[in-house]
Amino acid sequence: MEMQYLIQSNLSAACPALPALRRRPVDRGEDEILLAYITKHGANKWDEVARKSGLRRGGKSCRLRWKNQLHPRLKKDPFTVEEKDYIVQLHKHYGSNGLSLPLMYFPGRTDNAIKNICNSLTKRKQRAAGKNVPPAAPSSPPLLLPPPPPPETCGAMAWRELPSIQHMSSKRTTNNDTFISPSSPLMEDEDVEFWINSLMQDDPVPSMEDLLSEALHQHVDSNASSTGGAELQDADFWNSLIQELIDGPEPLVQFANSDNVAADVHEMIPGEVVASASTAVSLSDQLFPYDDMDYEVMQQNSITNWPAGYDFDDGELQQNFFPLSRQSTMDVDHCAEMPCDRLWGGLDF
DNA sequence: AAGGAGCCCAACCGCCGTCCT
DNA sequence: GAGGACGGCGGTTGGGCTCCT
Repeated sequence: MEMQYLIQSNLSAACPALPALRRRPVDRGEDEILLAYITKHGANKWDEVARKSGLRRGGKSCRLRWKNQLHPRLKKDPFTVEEKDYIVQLHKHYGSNGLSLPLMYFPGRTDNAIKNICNSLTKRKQRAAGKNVPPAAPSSPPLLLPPPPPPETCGAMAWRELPSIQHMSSKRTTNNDTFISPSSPLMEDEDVEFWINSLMQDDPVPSMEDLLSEALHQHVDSNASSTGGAELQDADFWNSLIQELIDGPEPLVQFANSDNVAADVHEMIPGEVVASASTAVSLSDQLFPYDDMDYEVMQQNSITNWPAGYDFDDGELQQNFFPLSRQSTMDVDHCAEMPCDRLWGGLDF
């Protein structure tokens, strides 16, 4: 069987015209090999992972398998009706070119899964409307601010990053006020300066509630004249979210929008820690490398979000909890009930 | 029971941007 | 600056499942 796989794989690479041999499902053994390798060496350098793990796969294939199926923070349960509805709304706003953008609203979901939902709904719609209906163009220009997330699927990480979103959006007025995704690489020197200046002042960054209030008013003001009633419901949601954040504990870690910015700030201001979301996730993986037992325990408990933050103390990494939202607070309680003496850190992503 | 249609979703492809040497 | 490696993203494909006839 292994020889057959080897032959098929090589044939597929050499001769893409062999459709029957091109697609090969990943079996459990391959998953175990990949997990074991990543646990030991980390999830980067995917070509190296593919070569050294012994898997007869390409680097991209390994990466996709990890990202879409094996990553411990993936949410595996089916999309809810509310999530699907919200994907449709986002798709209308951003169009087909923004399929990855909704990711920030759906922590633990993959771009592939969201894309499949989009495709499925689009096809269904086309069938219902008759054949050969061209895909709908974006119904409105990109939003300056993200629309409110559905209550049960709110990705707290997205809102936690609002300060820099707000900052960048307000500066990029020449860019048609295009909304900048938190994961966007569009980070310029002035953005780094903003972060550094913010950190060096006593109370430099506006409070979360101030930012959300400002965002709410901008959002409502800019839409009130054209839409009407729906925006009032949005306002109610935002108000409740703001109140929730006001009532909740403060985070212990500052976040930047990219690893590069985080590194720059950390280098220029010794002792100050600015972690990007991906860095925090990476740190959590390093601090709490899982083994098979932990992984099974987590699967048994359906743990999908692990709200924990990290900070430096005297040059050493320390673990701290910071509930990101009411949803995450529930997860903390859930984690506490785990029949396991280790907790996973990390962030919604 | 059998076969086809519809659907879901994992896997793959090609292009492109970023980073590193 | 050039070129290769790498990874992200949008689009596509194929396998398998369910439902209906």
